[in-house]
Amino acid sequence: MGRSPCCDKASVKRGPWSQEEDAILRSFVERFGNAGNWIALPHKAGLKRCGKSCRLRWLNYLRPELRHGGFTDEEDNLILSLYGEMGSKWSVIASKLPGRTDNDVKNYWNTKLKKRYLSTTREATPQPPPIGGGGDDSIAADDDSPSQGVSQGQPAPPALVNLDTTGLDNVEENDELLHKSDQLYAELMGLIGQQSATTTTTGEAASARAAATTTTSSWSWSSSGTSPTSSSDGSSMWPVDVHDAVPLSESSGGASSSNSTLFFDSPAFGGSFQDLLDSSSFDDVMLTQELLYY
DNA sequence: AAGACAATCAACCGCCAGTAT
DNA sequence: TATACTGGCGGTTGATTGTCT
Repeated sequence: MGRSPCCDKASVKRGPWSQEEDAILRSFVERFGNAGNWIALPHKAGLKRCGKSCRLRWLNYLRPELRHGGFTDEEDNLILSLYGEMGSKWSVIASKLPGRTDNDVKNYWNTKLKKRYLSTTREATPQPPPIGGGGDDSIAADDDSPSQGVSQGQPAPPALVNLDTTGLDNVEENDELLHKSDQLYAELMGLIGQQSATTTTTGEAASARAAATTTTSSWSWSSSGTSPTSSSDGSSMWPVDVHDAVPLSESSGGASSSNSTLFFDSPAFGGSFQDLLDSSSFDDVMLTQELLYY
């Protein structure tokens, strides 16, 4: 009977995300997209979270293009106008607002705009008092459906302007991380140089590594000649079979025939992202993720 | 200063549609 | 064609924070 749950609720962590979890998820998704599917992602990334929770966290909070902070008057007007046209189609409305999520818009509506919307609609189309209402002005009791009167009572929204992202709160933090990533990449090149002197690698793999370029917030993948494609949810999808990159504990334990699993299976870097976090500083994790890149 | 209340927003829930098998 | 699985969505909850008394 009923629908089976998407994950075992007894074994997954719930509630607010920690910075460490965010770091793991952000790094993983920036590298691999959703690695095949969101349900499997937490296991591959070493997160004790439901896949749907990971997806939501990424979409609503971690995506780099997101804008946090107050809504502008232009955005207010656009939301009001669109709600009047289509009702609570939050994903559609959010798609018209760069950097905003449906959850953001929905929350903003419920906490701020709903009152303004209702007062506007009442001005445009006076409502009879509620039966036995006694003057209760509860929002929750109000009709939440869009009113045709709004389009008439609400002025046409001005053109959406000045929505650039230069004012993002986390720009400095991002820049710092990007800089750190570049530094780590330089270190990595040195390590690979040392490693290549002591380990056997194919000429092709070595040249691919040498040709690989560092990436930070955006994808660049020169070694394979392909680039990730953008999915509808804004995450990048890995062009190769990285979703086969399973933690060592899940693999057969032997040498992998796939480059994408090579470093998961490596004795030096085996295990999940969480394992790495448990045993390393965050800088080390970032460095290791660069290794996963090749 | 402390408790009550309101506001905010991240996160969860459950349903639905599309896709794969 | 039927079934299972996954992503996406809207509604709702609950913890936290802010404001008022």
